[in-house]
Amino acid sequence: MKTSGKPTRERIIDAASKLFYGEGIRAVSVDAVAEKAGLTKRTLYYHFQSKDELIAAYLDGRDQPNLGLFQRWFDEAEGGIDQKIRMIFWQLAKSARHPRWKGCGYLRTAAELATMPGHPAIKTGIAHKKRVEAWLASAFAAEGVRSPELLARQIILLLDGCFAVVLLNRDPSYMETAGEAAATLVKAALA
Amino acid sequence: MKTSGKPTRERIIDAASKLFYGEGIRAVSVDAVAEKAGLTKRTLYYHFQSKDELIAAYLDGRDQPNLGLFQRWFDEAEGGIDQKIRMIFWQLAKSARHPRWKGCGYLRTAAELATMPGHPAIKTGIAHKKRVEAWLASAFAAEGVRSPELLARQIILLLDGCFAVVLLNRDPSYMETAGEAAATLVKAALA
DNA sequence: CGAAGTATACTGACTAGTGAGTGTAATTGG
DNA sequence: CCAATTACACTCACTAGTCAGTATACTTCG
Repeated sequence: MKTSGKPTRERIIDAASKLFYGEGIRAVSVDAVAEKAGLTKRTLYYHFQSKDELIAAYLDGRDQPNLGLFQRWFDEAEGGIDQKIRMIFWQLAKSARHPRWKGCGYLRTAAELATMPGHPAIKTGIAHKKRVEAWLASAFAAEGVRSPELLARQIILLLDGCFAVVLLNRDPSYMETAGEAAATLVKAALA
Repeated sequence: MKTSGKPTRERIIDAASKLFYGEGIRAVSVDAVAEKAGLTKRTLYYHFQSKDELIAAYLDGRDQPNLGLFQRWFDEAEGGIDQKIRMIFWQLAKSARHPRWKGCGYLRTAAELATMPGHPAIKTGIAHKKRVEAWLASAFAAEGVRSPELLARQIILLLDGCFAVVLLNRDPSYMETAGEAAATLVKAALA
């Protein structure tokens, strides 16, 4: 009962992605994912060895799109590097106002799997954040920032900070505050 | 079989606190909490109407101690206000190096209950963060910072940011980076 | 050609266990 | 007496993962 042209494995990941992000990893059963994907649980287990493997695949699939979004927001912004960074936070605030927004999938997964630091999904999350950080560092280096790696780490902290804070209090204006803070740090690093 | 002088309700909250913080809310069963508290599940349900109520009580019990810790670290630090703020992050880094450290209980709970923004435990979490923020704002106001509320929000973002980041990557040095960023922001707000 | 074999994709029914929360009768201790 | 507590059986829903098998298409070889 293949309802789309996509390969089954991808359809499973798509279904898992929507459910895991929308409701949380522990809250979603393998049965629910299978049903959403329009196939049997047994078929799901034909493509994935375990739920843990499926969780890792879900996060893996969000790596490139998420980074790409940041890069697009940055590239398309007008003004100096502080303005470009600020724009990322503005766009984030816009996303966070969407009713289906539920924070950062990587951070929420890390919170749910806090007792399993070696879990494949956690490793995927660490790798993703490292990629974002490395991209920021290279952008700062291109602008002649004195310690681009340090500044990139600081921006990552504000980025993940606003994800965490807004997930709790549901007030996306904190993202704009984070953007101000980020711009301040960028300017301080340039001075 | 009362093993300590503490009232039963408190013993339940203590047990819940250890388990919920250590393993996560969804991962811990009511049976497990009852066993840890040394009493029957039936007795637990005599004191709490539901697991949700117990979760809220757990977070409620951490509010004052957590804030108190921050205040002590701040008060006992030497130097200007930027140094005092930095000290909070240094102390946080020290805690994060403890093997039982598992991030911020409020943020992890918010992540686990992302689909229930009105949950009593979430409300407790929001109130806690607001208290910390208000305390920071009053400390900044006393130092003549121009917009103490804004700076307090920025520091909160770095605080929760390093909780989130370090929960994921288990590298407490990010807390020291956050402390540097915080000190930079404080100095910028004083200039 | 055509029969046998094989790889891939898929399925419904099932196991064995866990979850929150309840009902109830009996017990303890101030 | 009364509030707190226990023992424990029980409901009902859910959960990760498995068993044994089917359908289809492609290959192999006599």
